[in-house]
Amino acid sequence: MKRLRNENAGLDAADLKILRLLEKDARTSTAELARAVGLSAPSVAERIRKLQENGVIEAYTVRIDPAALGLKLSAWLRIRPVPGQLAVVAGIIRDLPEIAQCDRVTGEDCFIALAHVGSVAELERVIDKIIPYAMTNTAIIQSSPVEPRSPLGGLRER
Amino acid sequence: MKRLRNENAGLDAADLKILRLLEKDARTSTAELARAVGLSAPSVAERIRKLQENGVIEAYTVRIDPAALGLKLSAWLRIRPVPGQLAVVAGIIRDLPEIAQCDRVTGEDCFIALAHVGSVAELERVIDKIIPYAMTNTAIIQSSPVEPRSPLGGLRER
DNA sequence: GCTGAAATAATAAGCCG
DNA sequence: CGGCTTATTATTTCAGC
Repeated sequence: MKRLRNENAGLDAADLKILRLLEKDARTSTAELARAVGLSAPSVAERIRKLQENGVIEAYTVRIDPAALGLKLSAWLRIRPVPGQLAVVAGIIRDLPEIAQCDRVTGEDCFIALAHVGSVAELERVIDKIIPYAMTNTAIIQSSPVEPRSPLGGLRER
Repeated sequence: MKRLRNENAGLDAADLKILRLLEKDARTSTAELARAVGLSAPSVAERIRKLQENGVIEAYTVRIDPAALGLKLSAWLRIRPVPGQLAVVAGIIRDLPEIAQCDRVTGEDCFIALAHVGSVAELERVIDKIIPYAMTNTAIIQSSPVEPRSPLGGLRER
């Protein structure tokens, strides 16, 4: 396997392959990973331990389909707080359990947030919590041309 | 444990607890999950099997920190294709490995996409692929007031 | 990083309410 | 049908090299 260590943030080709396989199925056994990269199982386990230690692997998690839970309506909210209310709005967003993720961004919109709800009425309830302190723009998700996929794609081969 | 089955999409309180624990750490052993919900390990395994079967659990995956890979720049792109080019733009987005997710949405922006890149130059390269066929608006992520969290939050207690 | 042994965990079979 | 216990198989972890 080609030597690439100390490029791509200190990860070699085996590390990248392990990451890609774990992204596809986090329950892949170390034995199977070992076979895929041509190392022994304990070596793979040690590499995974280090990937966690240096923060590359943040967590092992399950992807849950909101629609299967009855949350059939998802929406992106762009949120522009009125002057002086940014921290208040951030607090409100954090306290809304329907918000599954929220980033602070540059540009005229300060926040972009994802909400999963069961109905338009619930979406209205979410927006009404925010709207006293911010201008909002809501875009309902119709489909997902790119389902959440690996950030590894951003790595340029060097 | 209170009986809630056939509410919340057929999930009872034990199922929800299992899901919440797996979201926090997908490697939690069935024995530990069993202890948490007051069932035996095989019963928990059977519930998990059914949660996968009916699509609630879509996948087991690892969360990877793009910054730890050297992808220190992330941005939300709002993309409005010029008339007639929507399918072309969707194809281009799918083929850009730097795009980690993309939703089609209602409103004047047709797509909202997340990019992870190593530099402003790489971001420019991504935008330049799209811009012949669409108007774009780029918002750099500064921080994340709400790190990706459970869609279970959207469930109303009934 | 490897091998081989010990400890853990997942899975399967058979049984009960 | 959903759950429990026991037995078997697979996987992870730990020593020593």
